[in-house]
Amino acid sequence: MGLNDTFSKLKQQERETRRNLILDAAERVFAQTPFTDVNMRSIAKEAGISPASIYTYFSDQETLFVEAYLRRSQDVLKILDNLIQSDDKDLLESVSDAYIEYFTKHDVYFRMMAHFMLYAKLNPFSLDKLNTMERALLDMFDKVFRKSGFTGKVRFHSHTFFAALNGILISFRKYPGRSEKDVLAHMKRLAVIVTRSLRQG
Amino acid sequence: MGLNDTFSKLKQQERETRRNLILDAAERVFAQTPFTDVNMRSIAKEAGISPASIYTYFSDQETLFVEAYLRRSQDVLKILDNLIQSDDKDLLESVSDAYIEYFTKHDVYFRMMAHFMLYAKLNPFSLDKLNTMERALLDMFDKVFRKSGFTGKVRFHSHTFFAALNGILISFRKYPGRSEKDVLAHMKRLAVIVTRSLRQG
DNA sequence: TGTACATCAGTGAACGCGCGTTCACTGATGTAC
DNA sequence: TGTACATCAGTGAACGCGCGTTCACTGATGTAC
Repeated sequence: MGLNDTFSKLKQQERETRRNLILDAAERVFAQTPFTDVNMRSIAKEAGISPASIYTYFSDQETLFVEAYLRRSQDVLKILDNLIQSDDKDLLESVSDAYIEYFTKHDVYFRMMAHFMLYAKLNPFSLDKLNTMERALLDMFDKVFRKSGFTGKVRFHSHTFFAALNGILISFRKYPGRSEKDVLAHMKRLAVIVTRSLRQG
Repeated sequence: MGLNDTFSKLKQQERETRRNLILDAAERVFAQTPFTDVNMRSIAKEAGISPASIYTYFSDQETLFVEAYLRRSQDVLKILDNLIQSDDKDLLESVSDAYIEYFTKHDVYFRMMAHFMLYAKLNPFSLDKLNTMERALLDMFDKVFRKSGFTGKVRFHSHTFFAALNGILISFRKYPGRSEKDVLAHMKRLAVIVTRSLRQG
């Protein structure tokens, strides 16, 4: 039984490794292709396996997409955590800058997030994972506000902040007739208006 | 030639009427069906014509969708204009309430707007129309801010306001495990935080 | 008033394509004796 | 060491469906003479 345990553990690990290889491939495809054009065949091709094989590791497309999104979204949490650990003199603004910058650079992930928010007919399991992730992000924002001297019901501010940043991204990501650089600058400026306003509120 | 003119004018009008009948049908379908499930067949069925006929009046699906969206979005402009005309003592908050309420009640139109913002591979003609509409809305917001005593570069505030409201809608429309009423109240509360903050900024 | 012709909205059926997913099968690896 | 059997990841090809759009055709209405 000790042996069996070890074997099954190894097998479990291998399985995990292969899942991750597929997620890696998905990530690479996401980076090159508009979200709506990503499909199982292209991910399989990128991973060097047949489309059918994906289904050994993921029950369906939705699960695969959600996991790919969740895995990557840990990055945002890490970036924010680092900012919180540092002794930034304008933490709130740095956080908003970082958020805007991250999702501008990784546009697909913003689109995935927005997609889940808009079209979510997700199965309960995926939905739960996404909500957990969202809560983790809001917890981070809570910490940011606390560290910035806010007291009391910080959560409302986190919600507002989160919503405003998402809104800025969705509304102005594709500003007609402006360079990527200008758009980024504009969005950061709008985010600053929000953060300044909140700070005074 | 006088006669020809009259005839062709009449024909033009008839054509316009039929276009509108199709848009009416589309609107009814949009009201009952999740945006992603709406298709040309269902709109045709609702209008009582064959799918092929739609193409006599609209070059393609995208054009039809954009026009349906734009026609309806005049409502928002009207609502805002009425508010501006009235002597509301807290205009800014009334406007934000009305915006949130409208797009909660007409969820499909919010999803369409978000869809165009996210996935827009639109033809230049449609894109231009959408941008014009967005500018009209921002102009309204400008008026609101001016009437609320703001001076100077009001446009930045309009952008921020617009983005924040959209962000609140996209982020919290489907708040897990809350009633529609509670969600609406929550979103309005968040919108208030934004407006208050802006007012002080 | 009648006839031949033109115009054009409207249609049913089909085209064509993309894509998620399944299925019957293969082949390598491990297990039992 | 060898043989028969079990397991299971992996596969190519096909299934099935949805959907935007097109096509060849119809039938009503208008026009010319």
